Amino acid sequence: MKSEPETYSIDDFKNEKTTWWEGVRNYQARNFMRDMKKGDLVLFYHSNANPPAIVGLATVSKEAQPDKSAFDKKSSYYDPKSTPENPRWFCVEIAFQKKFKKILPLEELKKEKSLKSMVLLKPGSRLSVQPVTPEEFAHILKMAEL
DNA sequence: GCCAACGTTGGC
DNA sequence: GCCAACGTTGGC
Repeated sequence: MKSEPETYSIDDFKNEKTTWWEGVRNYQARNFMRDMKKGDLVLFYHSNANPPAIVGLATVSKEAQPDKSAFDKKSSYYDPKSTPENPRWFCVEIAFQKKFKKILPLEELKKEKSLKSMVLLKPGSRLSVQPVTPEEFAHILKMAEL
């Protein structure tokens, strides 16, 4: 899951301990969240960061429910097409697990042969919530020395 | 700040 | 249902 550190960083997350992943307004990303199960592992990625990098680990603590920020007129995530009766957007709650002592910059990830087909590394890939295979996940945890 | 890649919108 | 216009993402 990607977040811009200026908006919501791994440190913000560490302080809060859990957070509802509100504001995703992309159907593919939404579908991935809807499919998430409690206990699923999550990589926390800093996008638009210096350097862009995987910076931590989380778990899904609550499965998908309607994204309330879509109903809130004052929210920048407000979407009039999503209503409590017929919600269009969903989000999961994730729980903080770890901040990597050794972050994994995008540049390093690109060098890894076994991560070649990661969605994150596909050119033009902008999905803010995206799948990671068990093999990729294991490799990344190893790189992070976990 | 630029811009390429991508997704969405809306006129026809 | 096509597709041009527009908005957004995110690396650089």
